Amino acid sequence: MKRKITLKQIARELDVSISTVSKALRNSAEISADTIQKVQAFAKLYNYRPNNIALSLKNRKTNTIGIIIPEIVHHFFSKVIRGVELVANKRGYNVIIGLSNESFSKEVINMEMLANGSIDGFILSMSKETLQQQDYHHFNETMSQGMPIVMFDRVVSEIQCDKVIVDDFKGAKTAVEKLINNKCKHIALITTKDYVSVGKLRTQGYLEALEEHKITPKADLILKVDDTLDYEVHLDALEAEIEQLFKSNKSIDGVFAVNELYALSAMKVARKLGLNIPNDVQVIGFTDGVLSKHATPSLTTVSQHAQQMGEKAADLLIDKLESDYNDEDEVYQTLVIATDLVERESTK
Amino acid sequence: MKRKITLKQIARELDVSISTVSKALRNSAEISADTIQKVQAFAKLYNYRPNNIALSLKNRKTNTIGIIIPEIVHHFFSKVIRGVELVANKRGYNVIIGLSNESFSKEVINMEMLANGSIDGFILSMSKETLQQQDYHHFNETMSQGMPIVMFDRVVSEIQCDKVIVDDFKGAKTAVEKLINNKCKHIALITTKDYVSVGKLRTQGYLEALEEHKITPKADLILKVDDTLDYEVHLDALEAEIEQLFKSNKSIDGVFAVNELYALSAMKVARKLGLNIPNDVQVIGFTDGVLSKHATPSLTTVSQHAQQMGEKAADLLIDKLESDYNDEDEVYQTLVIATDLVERESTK
DNA sequence: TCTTAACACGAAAACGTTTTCGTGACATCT
DNA sequence: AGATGTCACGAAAACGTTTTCGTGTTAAGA
Repeated sequence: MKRKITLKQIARELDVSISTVSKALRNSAEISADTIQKVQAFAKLYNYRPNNIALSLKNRKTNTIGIIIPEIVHHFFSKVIRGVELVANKRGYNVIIGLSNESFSKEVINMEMLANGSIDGFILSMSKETLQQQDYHHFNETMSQGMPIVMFDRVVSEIQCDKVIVDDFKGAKTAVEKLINNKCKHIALITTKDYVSVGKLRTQGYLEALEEHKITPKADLILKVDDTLDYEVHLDALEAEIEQLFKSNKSIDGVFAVNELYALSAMKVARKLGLNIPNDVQVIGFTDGVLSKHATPSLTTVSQHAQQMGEKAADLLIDKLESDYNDEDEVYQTLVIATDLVERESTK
Repeated sequence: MKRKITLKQIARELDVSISTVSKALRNSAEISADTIQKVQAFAKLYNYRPNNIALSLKNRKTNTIGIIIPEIVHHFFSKVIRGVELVANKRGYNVIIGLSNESFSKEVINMEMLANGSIDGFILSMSKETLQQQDYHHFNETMSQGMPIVMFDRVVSEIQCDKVIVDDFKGAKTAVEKLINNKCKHIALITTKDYVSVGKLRTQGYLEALEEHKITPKADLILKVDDTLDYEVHLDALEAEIEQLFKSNKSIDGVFAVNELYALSAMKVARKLGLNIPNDVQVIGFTDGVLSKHATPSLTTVSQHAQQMGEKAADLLIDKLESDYNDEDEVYQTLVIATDLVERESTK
């Protein structure tokens, strides 16, 4: 097994200097045609490739971006990664991935592990625990060291950086309006606790839609699920909560859920209680997942365009990295991506 | 905005040499207690962290592994990544990710982009196009340059390297035996073309189970789907093929499908044709996906333990990287992970 | 007082690049 | 013949580390 060949080895072999080899490979005018030919032939023969690490050190640029997400076995986040990887690759960047598992400390550790020169910038979505604790020091420290951050989806106004978000408020409002137009009179909301920024915004969209149509929101119809637990595991607990919601509000004829799991669970519970979807209850979920498409009945959704978010975030970050950044006059953008209502069988 | 601080800056500031700073930070016995104290205090104040790129260059070790997969918006692969990231992080490694999108050329490009020193080794699953073209030169070239590869799931015997696979043959056989024991007499198989290694093995498991129970396999009952298309998009085409299968074989009372999409589509078509699951037709899928769990009826599956595969693959790779590898006496392992039959509603 | 040892530190090399600058060998011009 | 210019190449610095080795100062031992 031979190691990768280096400039030094080529130089020694051909009895020229390292600089000559380097220049010859880059077709420098300083080098004679003979030498260029000789060096390039040798390099090709031995499949020479410049060592990336050495280049990174020299150029103080790794051409690598880090992406930190709370969870990867998740359609939204994996689609975002796909988008990031797509444009990163197109623009000559590698992608290092870190998972926080919704944990604050893992988020911090992950960032510290990368912020020591391994990458040029971050793309990230905050963990729930971070949102809850409202401790953002690691973001600010990273940025103060000159490493740019682009946040997506789960963002927070306290942090000054570029952001890519979906129009949670409007998406939710449109969805609820759809239910209202479909003659739903008693629309329930299944959402997260308020510290989850996107959950809060979607809740506000729900309220706004109701108010605009002169419907008084009823606290009974709003279920704020405590999702500090891993809900995939505690499915039964979730379903029990939803069942309780239905049982104490028999008049419910529409449900807006802020994520796929809540929506599907609502459908499951409704069916269990003998309700027909969409005739007795119509359901809409705020999700990009595949479950919606394959469920029976299939679920009407507010699409988040996850991949597009990833692409935009990557473009934003790389643009910033490649602008001869004027350091000081920092001006941060927030890109808002419009949602789409994807109508399927769970609504009329 | 201040850049990250370096040894050189600390040295200049404290009026000592770079070596002294370096040694002081590592508590070298060569350095006086006074100096150590002074340097460490300063370093802490300015939040000094050694530059990883410089370390990588010096040590000729990046502590980064690359993972190349055909698709990321996919439960199996994203679970594998989670496993890889888990042990990689635990053992102090970063993970760079590359997506081939089932394309040979993207797989090659991705590998070349990383094999120039950016990583210490690969974990990968081959793209379908690579399997089809049987062109493995990029794997062999990479390995001949001393960069280890661990392959998982989609492997091929022609390549000599460490591998982590699931017991496709036995898993399929067990599943089909389950159907046989459940009194199915006419068991259909929905599988891929044979060039997909795992599809072929699962097909063989199906055949073996039938033969051991003295059932003669019927070619009519075997549907080999051409999945060069992106099937998520061409769902209708897939369903049409399956519908054809059912219509020309009305006696079908059991279906074994080699992946989640095929299994779910089979259920959908069966329902459409007025068949009850599991009373008229029982279905089992070879998958780790979530759809199975949330489908109605939920799908009985052969579980692949994706996360475990990722963990094992990462351990295998890192073990090799950290063994003072004796280069020549290469001995490659193949880890086989047992499957589990997860019984749900689609079987009796 | 001279030798030796311990101590505390600095110089320099190495990892693999790219690039700036310097220089010796020629050729050309006056 | 002397001045000038071009050509083709090499030396060295720089990126940020770690580590080996050398060295000046001081203290201890004979």
